Amino acid sequence: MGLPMQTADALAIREVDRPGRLSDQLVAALRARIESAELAPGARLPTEQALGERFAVSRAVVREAIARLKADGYVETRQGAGALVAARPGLASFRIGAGGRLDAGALAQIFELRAAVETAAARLAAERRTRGDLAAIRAALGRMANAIDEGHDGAAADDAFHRAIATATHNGYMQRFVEFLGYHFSESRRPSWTEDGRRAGRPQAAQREHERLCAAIVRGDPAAAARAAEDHLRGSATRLGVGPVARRTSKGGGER
Amino acid sequence: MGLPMQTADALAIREVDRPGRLSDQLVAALRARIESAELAPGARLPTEQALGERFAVSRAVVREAIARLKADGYVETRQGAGALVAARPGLASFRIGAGGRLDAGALAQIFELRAAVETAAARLAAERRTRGDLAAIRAALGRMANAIDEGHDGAAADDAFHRAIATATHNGYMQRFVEFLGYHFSESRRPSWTEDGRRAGRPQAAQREHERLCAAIVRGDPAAAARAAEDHLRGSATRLGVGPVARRTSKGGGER
DNA sequence: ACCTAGTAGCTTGTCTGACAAAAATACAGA
DNA sequence: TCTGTATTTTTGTCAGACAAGCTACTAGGT
Repeated sequence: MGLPMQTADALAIREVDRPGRLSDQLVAALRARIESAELAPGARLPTEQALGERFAVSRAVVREAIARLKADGYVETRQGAGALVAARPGLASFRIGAGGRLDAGALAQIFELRAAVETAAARLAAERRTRGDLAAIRAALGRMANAIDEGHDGAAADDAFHRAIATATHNGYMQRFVEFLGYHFSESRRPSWTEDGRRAGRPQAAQREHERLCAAIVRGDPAAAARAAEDHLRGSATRLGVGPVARRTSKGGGER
Repeated sequence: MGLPMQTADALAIREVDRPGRLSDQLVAALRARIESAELAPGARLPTEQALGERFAVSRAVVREAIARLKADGYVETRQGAGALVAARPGLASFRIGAGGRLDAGALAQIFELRAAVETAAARLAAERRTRGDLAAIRAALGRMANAIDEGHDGAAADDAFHRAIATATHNGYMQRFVEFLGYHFSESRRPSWTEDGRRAGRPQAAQREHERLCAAIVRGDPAAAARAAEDHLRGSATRLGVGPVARRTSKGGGER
């Protein structure tokens, strides 16, 4: 009753009514209240029974919603004590595009993040690649060349190429993060391999960048690999039309 | 019965018995089976009832476990159809240190990832910082100087400094990722501010690097900011004893 | 023989009620 | 005022039931 959700009373039924699973909607409602600091860090959530009454759902639904908030680090629960908003809500996991589609601005931002990580990954790959790593990278490159020649979809090989480079860093976290970002881009990467994309020569342009990147890694040149990766990411962004990304300020053309 | 978990029968009760919440253990057990490809992508999980019987828990526990696996993108469920292992399990969210503590090797790897992102963040911050951003960065720097002078804990200010730089990129995803990584490092950062750490001059050394980074951002020099960030991250790693990180191969001293 | 429509069974989603375990609170006694 | 013990509150778990939606099989029509 005296808990910090007074405004929800009239809206509770409306808020949880139409689409999808009830627990999803409850998760969204509670997360919104936490992110807006209406439920501040350290505050106690209403009891499960109270939440169930307020949102007109059963305790099972409430528990499922809270379980997910717990998994994402928004709340912590202690048997007997209740559920508390975490000190730093939402920092237990990193996600992108929570549910909805990504607009162009978000895509450009994620591309910047991707550029940062993949550039570093290329550098590390050039330093640490083993013979097996090189074989995997070359195999993916070959599959893409094949796809271009025969005119079928090379998106999977494209993915594999970037993953193989990430694997060559021998850094499990970097590898997983590159995979993670690549996964969320897999849809955005489709247009390059459509009929339109081929006519525009997008796969061929990407392939030239891939070959340059591969060559730098093969000969163990970290700086060149990093430059090639950066150029490739910038080229990809341009081809996808997500705007200029991480444009370095001009350096008077002096760098190497 | 005929489902792909034959080996679990004898272990079920043992596997879920001692510590913590039952659903946590069930999550771990199922995730292990998915990650080991014992439950391959596209495969159907046993029904909730079957899982409950096998692991000797109620359906409520099974549902909570599956809800979390769903949230992390390991499985997908459809009412009436069952639960299927996702095509690319675990790629819906990025997490580090799943439950347990991080050993030195993992810490070094995460440091490499952090270096990659924060270096890029510093570069972008130098390009895009507003007056407000600079004020926030300087304020955090001042709080750290204060902490050093008066001998109390400056870990929070240290965090705030890195967060302020991330904010100055005006890239929400990069900001959130820097926060995410910083959060998981907050414990590892403690030793710098202990009595031992102060005697070893660690906060002072870090502060010199901070000042250099701040200066580069203030005067809008992206290349210098990136170098300063890289040096700082390398310095931090050395001070924390997590080993050499992202050591660039020598370039004959030629780069700029 | 092949295709279509309906039906029956199975599985997840939700609801209800109950008890156990742990924590917070109130209270009595020193 | 402090301490130790009941009482109450709250989460964790269990059990049974029904609704909603999917799958697969069957029966009927062509």
